[in-house]
Amino acid sequence: MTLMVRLSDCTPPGLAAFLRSQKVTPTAQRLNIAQILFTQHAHFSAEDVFNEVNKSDAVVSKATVYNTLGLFVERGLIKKVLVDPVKVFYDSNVAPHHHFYDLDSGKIQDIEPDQISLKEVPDLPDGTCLASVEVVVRVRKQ
Amino acid sequence: MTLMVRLSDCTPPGLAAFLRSQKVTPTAQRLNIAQILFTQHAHFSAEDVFNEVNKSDAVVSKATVYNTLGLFVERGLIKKVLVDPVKVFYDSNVAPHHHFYDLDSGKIQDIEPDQISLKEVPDLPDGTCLASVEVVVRVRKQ
DNA sequence: TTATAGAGTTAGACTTATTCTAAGTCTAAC
DNA sequence: GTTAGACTTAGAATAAGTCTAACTCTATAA
Ligand SMILES: [Mn+2]
Ligand SMILES: [Mn+2]
Ligand SMILES: [Zn+2]
Ligand SMILES: [Zn+2]
Repeated sequence: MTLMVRLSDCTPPGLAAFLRSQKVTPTAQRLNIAQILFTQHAHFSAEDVFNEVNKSDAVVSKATVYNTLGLFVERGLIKKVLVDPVKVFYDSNVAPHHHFYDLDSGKIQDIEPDQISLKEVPDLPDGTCLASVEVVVRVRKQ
Repeated sequence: MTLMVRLSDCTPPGLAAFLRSQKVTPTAQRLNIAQILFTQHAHFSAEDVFNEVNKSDAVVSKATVYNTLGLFVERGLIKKVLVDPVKVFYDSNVAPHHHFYDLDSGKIQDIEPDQISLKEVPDLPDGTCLASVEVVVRVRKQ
């Protein structure tokens, strides 16, 4: 799923098939949002997605942006990234990896998992199973 | 700084001296908040602190809770912990360490830094310096 | 001591990310 | 084609956190 089409182009046929394969009905709104998310690897706030999707002729409501982002997270198509205290980012790279977070600019950057070797995960609390291991490397100017 | 006094007891003399040593004027409100934060290691939301501090006779406003938590973070006396998408937690353990976050219960647990050996930090983005490296191990029931 | 400048506190208004509601629209199965 | 239920929507609601402007306290100087 790396299509690299422009928003102005017509919907790539693969995208609807992809959503269907994930048991997601490919509505016009979801296709617009999916196109933004799945044709580039980046970290988007809900507002970013809302602005991007409404830049072209398409109009998608705020509620649908949140609904769709929530659905895609549920289906494992994107991941939430919690690095900023005021908003969630959504990551279209669902492979395990880590992040730099620039405290000054608010910019997020991927760290490939082989760049930070976690020797071992500690014993999990009783009655729990692992969901994810994520490293945030916070950096500052200078 | 591990005093383990109860809120109902009178202010431990060491606490005011401690705040003064950190260039923080020890007002009544700050002492009440400090007592909650510094006499136990735990992870508190602003609301937790507000509720705790107002359980006893003391009354501290929401604004002062936020002001004081912000001041203490600035002075390095506590740390923000970002694991939950809807609120910030404050950690009175400022030594480098990591966290378990239970997605079902919302509970945070410390992981000692020697329990997760990060072999190396990757090359930082140009023009930046390291602020912190934090690992969140998310777990689920079962 | 007392006066005073400025630091700290406060109620409540405000902001803003996110969720909810309830009414309308679309999709897909029959 | 009908229809049930899935989807979308505007706008109201929620909730964490910030701001404002008036009041109170602290600490220093006289
Ligand atoms: Mn917040
Ligand atoms: Mn939020
Ligand atoms: Zn990423
Ligand atoms: Zn901790």
